[in-house]
Amino acid sequence: MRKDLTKIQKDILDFLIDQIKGKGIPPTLAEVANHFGYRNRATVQQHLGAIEKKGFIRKNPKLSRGIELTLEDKFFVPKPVLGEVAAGNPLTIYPDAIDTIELPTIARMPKDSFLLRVKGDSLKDAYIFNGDIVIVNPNLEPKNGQIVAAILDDAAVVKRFYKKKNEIELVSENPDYKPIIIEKKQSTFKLVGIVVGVYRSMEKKKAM
Amino acid sequence: MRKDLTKIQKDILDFLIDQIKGKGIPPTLAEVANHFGYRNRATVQQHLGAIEKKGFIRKNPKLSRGIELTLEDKFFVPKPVLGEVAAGNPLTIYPDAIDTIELPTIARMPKDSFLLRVKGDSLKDAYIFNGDIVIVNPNLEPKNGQIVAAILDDAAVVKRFYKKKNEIELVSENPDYKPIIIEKKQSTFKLVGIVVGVYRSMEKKKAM
DNA sequence: TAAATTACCATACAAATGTATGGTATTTAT
DNA sequence: ATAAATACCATACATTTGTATGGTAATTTA
Repeated sequence: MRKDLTKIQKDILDFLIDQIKGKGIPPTLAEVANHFGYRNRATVQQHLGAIEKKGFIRKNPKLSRGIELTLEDKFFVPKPVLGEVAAGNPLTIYPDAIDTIELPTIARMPKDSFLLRVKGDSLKDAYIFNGDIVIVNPNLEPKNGQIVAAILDDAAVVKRFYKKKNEIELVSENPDYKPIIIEKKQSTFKLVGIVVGVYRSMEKKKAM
Repeated sequence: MRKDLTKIQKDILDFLIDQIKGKGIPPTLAEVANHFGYRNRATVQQHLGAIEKKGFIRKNPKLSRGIELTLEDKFFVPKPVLGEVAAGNPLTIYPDAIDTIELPTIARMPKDSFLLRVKGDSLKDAYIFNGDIVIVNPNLEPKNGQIVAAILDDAAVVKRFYKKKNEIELVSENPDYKPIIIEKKQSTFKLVGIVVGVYRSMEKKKAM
């Protein structure tokens, strides 16, 4: 029952998704018109009508910004995974997104937060496993015992953080891995952020 | 610099958060007024002004539904946890939310999906542990091998789902627990939904 | 070839929306 | 005791917003 969208309709739908998922609130007709350079809202109005008729959105009549997405099979929102992070030994972090993972639409992602896929098993005693996605918030100050993501010699690690008098200790939960000790102000060390959550999709993706 | 909110201001802010995080779009002044029984928008207008002055929200002037949250430390959104679910043996499911968990603002939660807290360790080989929050989507058809939430005799379980010729088998990953076998059309069995994700907060909450 | 769809334009209008201003009564702070 | 903040009310107004209607031209479908 869901017919194909034209190129322009697809562009408009993409803009809607981008605004709704990214900015948080659906745009008004005027905002869409403005974005695409239309000189009046009626054009947008008609495109939205077409997109709605094809089943991709639902409009709440009379309601401002009342556009809803009906993409039930699009429950999951692609988010870029910025790199892979070693729970065991450091791994290279990639300059661009290495992958996108589909995250469940739970709420909105904290601004500036990002995702890293964990490789290795050094955090398995903290129930973080190979392939899990960690959500990293770069805007929080780490407290002792928290799990942090950090860059060490151009590689990234996920470990438990302990600040001592003259050094910082990064500890694996797994006793197979020795703690990494960083003397303060060591240039190769950069704290990336605090791991605020772990997410694991049940969908079996390609093996890692 | 962030002063305390009054009771009413707090209520209004809670409503804003609820709408923005839950429903997806910020309310208009009229909608807030309507929700609290105010007879005009000016009252809301003044409350929002006060809340903004105290630093909890930011208003985009002239923009409809232009309320933004500035709660940078409120990255996490309270979501009701509908019950506890046994990965091992069935546990009582609660009629109302037993708790709220703060979920990271990753995206929006799928409509009609809900959260259950897992108790027990029967799924530990699937890397789901005691205390984890599972995201359950009730709108999907289960496929063999998927992890589902189901109600059995007024209790809820989370298990792997296998449909056979004349029965349904609910299997624990943990060999300590025997598979539960349900004959088709058995009245005490009701499939609740499919576990589409697992979330675990890093924040140490009260022990369970 | 005729009909439908697509992709724009313009104008019009009622309702919704944010905002401003002024008023009253109560509570809280100085 | 006086001033400030709080918590409502009412009215007014310019914009914004969604919607309706009608028109033109190009493209696609029947």
